[in-house]
Amino acid sequence: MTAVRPRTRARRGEGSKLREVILDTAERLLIEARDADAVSMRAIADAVGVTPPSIYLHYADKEALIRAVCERSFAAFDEVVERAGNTTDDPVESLRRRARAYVQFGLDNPEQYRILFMGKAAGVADPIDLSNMPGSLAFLHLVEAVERAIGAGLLRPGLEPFLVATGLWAAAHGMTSLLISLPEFPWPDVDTLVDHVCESMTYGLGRPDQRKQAQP
Amino acid sequence: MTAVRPRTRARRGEGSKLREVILDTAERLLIEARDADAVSMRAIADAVGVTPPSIYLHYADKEALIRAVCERSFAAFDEVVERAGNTTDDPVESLRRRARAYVQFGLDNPEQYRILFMGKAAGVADPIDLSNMPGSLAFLHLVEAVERAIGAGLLRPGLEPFLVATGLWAAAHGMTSLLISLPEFPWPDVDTLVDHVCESMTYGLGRPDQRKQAQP
DNA sequence: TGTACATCAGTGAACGCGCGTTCACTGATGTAC
DNA sequence: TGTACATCAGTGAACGCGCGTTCACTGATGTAC
Repeated sequence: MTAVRPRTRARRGEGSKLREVILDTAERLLIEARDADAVSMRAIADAVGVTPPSIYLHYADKEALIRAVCERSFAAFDEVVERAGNTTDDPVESLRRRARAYVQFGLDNPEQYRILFMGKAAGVADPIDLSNMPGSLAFLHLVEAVERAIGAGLLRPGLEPFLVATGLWAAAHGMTSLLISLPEFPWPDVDTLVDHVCESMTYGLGRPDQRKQAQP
Repeated sequence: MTAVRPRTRARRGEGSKLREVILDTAERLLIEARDADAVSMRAIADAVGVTPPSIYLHYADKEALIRAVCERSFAAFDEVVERAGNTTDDPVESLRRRARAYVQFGLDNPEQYRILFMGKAAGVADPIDLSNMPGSLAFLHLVEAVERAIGAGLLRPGLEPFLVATGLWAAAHGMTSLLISLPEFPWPDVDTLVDHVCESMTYGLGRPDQRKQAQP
C-alpha cells in the first residue's frame, strides 16, 4: 500500500494532528490485517502518507501505538454493550441484549476484538487491581447488570454476582472468539446460537423436574 | 538457542527418523513460544542439532510442519476429553467431566490450545465438510455425548444436539481461552468457575418458577 | 576380501526481503527587532 | 515593511537483524561385482 497523496505538512503548533491520523490509520490497518505483528510501522506511515520516522515524533515505539489503539477500542466496546443493555427495563432481558451486542461487536470488529481479548498479553498492569486493566470498566458494568437482576429477584437466590458475571462473559466470549477463529466451521445461525446459549444460561438445558438442590 | 550436540547422522534408510525429531522439537518450541510466527525454521533446526535445509527434506515448508504439529495435538486433545467423559455412566455428569477435562487440557497445554482453537485460520479445508477439519473428531464425539444425554431423557425435550454441542463447546472454550489470554484477571478458582458454568448451562441461572415456555 | 560406484542424509553459503529504529538533515513557518 | 533567526514538522538514507527458502555440494553408507 502506497500513500495516495503525500500529505500536506501540518502548520506550526498543529503537529499533534498527525498523532490522531496515525492512530486512526493504525486502527484501520489492524482491522484489515490479522494481528499486530502483521502491521508494520512502515505500512502505517505509508498509509498515512508520511515517512516512518514521523511516527516516532508522536509515539515512543510500536508497542505504545498499538496500546493506544487498544485503549480506544475498549472504550468503544464498553459503550456499545452498555447502550444495548439500557434498551430494556427487564434486568434479565438486559443481560441477553448485552450478550447479543457483545457477540455482534466481536463479529463486526474481529481484529479489535482479537486485540482486546485474544491477545498474547492483553493486560499488563497490576494483576490484582481490576480497575487498572484496560477493559475493567466494561466488566464492572456487567457485574452491575448482574447485581440488578439479582436485586430484582429474577435469578436464583444466593448467586455470587462476580462469579455469574464471569460465567456470562466466558459464554459470550466463547461464541465470539470461536466464530472469529474458526470461520469455516459449519456454524448455526449466529442469532440462533446466541439465543440458545442465553436461554441455556438462564433456564438450563436440564429438565426442571430433575433439578438438583445445589446451593453452594 | 544453540544445538547441544551436533546430532549423529541417521543411517541409510533411517532418514525419516529425523522427521519425528523435527516434529517433537517444533511442538516443544511452539509450546515455549507464544505463537507460530515466533518460532522460526532456523530455531527448530538449531534445537534439533541440524541445519535449516534439512527440515525441507521432510516437510515441504513451514506451514506443512506447523500443520503436522496441529494434527497431533488434536488427536491428543480428543483422547483426553473422551477418556474423561467415559469415567461415568450418567450422560449429564459425563458432559460436565468433559467440560472440566477440556478446560484443564487448555490450561495444561496453553500453546497447543492456542494453535488448535485461537489461531488465525486454524482450519483450511472445505468449509462445508465438517469431517475434513482437523478437530472434527473431537467435536463429533461431543455431539454423540449430547445425543446420549438427550436419548436418556435427561435434557429438555426438543433440543437439537448439534446446537447444544456448539453451545457447550463455546462455554468451555470461553473459559479456557480467557484464562489463557488474560492470566492477570482476578479469576475465581478454576474449578469453581467451571462447576458454576456447568451448573448454569444444565439448570440455569434463572428461578425455575419463572421459566418461560420457550420451545423453538 | 577388495574396490568402484550409486545412493542419500545432510551441509554451508547465500538469495532477497521486510522489519523497527536511528541519525543527521531540510525547509516551511512564525517571531523579534 | 523588511530581514535575521529560532522553532519544529517532517525527510531520506541507512543501521543491523532475522526471516523462509534455494542451490550446489560433500561425504558416509551400503551394494554389486
